[in-house]
Amino acid sequence: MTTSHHHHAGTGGVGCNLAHFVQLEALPKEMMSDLGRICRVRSYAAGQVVADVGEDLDFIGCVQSGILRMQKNLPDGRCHVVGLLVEGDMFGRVFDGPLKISIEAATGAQVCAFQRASFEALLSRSPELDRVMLLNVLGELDRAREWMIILSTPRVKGRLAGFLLLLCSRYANIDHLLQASEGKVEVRIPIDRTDLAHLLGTRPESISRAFHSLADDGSIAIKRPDLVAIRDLDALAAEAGEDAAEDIPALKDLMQILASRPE
Amino acid sequence: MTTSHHHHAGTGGVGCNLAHFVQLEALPKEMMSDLGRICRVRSYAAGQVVADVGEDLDFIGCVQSGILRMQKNLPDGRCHVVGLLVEGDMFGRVFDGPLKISIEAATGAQVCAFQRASFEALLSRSPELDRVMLLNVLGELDRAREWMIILSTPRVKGRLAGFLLLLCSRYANIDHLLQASEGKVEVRIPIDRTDLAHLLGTRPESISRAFHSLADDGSIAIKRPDLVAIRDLDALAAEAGEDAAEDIPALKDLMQILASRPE
DNA sequence: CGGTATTTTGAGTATCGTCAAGGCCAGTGG
DNA sequence: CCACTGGCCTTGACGATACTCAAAATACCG
Repeated sequence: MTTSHHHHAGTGGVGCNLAHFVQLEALPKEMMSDLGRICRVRSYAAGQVVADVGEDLDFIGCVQSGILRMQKNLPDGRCHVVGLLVEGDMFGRVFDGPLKISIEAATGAQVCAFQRASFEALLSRSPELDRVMLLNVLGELDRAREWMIILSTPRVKGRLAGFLLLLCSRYANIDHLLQASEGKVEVRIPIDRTDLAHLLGTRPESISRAFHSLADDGSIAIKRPDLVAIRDLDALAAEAGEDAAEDIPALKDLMQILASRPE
Repeated sequence: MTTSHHHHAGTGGVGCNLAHFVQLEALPKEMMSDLGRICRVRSYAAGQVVADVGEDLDFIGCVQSGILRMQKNLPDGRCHVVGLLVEGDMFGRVFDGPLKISIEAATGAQVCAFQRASFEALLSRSPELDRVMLLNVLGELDRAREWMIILSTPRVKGRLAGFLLLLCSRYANIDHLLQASEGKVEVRIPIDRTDLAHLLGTRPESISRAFHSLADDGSIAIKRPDLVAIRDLDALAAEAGEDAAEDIPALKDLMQILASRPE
């Protein structure tokens, strides 16, 4: 349980290596080691419940690897996915009350768990950490709004295109979600059709049809149900009704790759 | 337009009366007067642009009265509404970069503007204020997720029902949006059909049809295009696919009112 | 009262939700 | 090793819903 096996210059994490969390980079060294002292790694299998609605989570989580999905459970058993958590994302109410959404592991996942009480104490002492948290939530808010934009596209095909674009931009180079080499960009869909349908406000059948419709257009190619190759980023952007393609840096990079060797 | 006509015991606001911002109540007195010192009231007419996308807003805003709408501007001139700001809501990036959404006055509105630099300085000195900001953003995040839930309802009628429910619950007793007296609950729709269509991911025509469909069901009655009377809250909740009705306090109150004199 | 913008209605077409059946893959047990 | 089973994805058909275009009605403003 020590950091001895890490190749990086260890920044003092006890349970886990905090060094690669970009958001925490700005923090002073001693804060990092304080954080390392109160954290433990938790592993979850795909489908496992990380935190249930109403639960008073006793830790603040920070995703290290894998994908977690946030969802709102409806009383009739169904649930709406309202977002995904990937490497570097944090969750858990900091000062507020119990959770309003539940969190499940979408894939096998490891999270860095900070004891809640200790973390809040640290938070009270450190304006820097407080600011990091604020910026983190602010970012989460922006992402939620992006989801709203995607969801407000009238046609399912457009929403799916927007979703794929979001995967390409925000979740690029995260946890094997996106593999880009010259002339080929492949995206792994981290959730099944049913969840994706709930997320995009439609039914699994329509998701399936939308996927194949995009494939027929030549915008994508379906390698496996959960793995698609991006063929025409501009077409996707047009479908999604976004100007997106040109002013998102991550997407420009991908377009470079796609252009470099058109297969 | 001064604060002189307020009956409350003034808490020392210079430009505006901060006393009725519940979120700020927990702050110590001297912080309140510090805040009062760096704030000025700004008034906006309906339709006026408060802040544009990419702009580096030089103040942090806190809505005093009226409704502001947050929207993402598309290059082709259209725009997607991604949320509403009402009394007590704050906006403006605190430490982060330029705005990613633009903000317009949906109705005539007054906002309390804190000079950005001064506010951030205050933030750095006061953990309490910092926490208030954090909680505020956290609340905003929850609301954004509620929007997502509403947006992910497949049928337009259901989305509209969810929207009305949201107006009833969250925006109750705010700025004349909701007038409830015995046996009658009326809601003012703060945005026009076009914006509402963008918000709910559909077209104005469908919004209109959905309104009248709800009216035919007896769930609502359309007094004016922008004023509807709630007739059957349960029916609305059922339409929206939410368990909502029973576990939202504000809605229970409304149901009491509706039950008290069924007209 | 006239002019403009917004809302509503209508008709036709495309899309989507629904139900039902078939196919694909992985894990299980013979 | 192979058949079986169950879950997920896909496909098809049909009815319901929603989008599009166009025009009429209404509300709003001076």
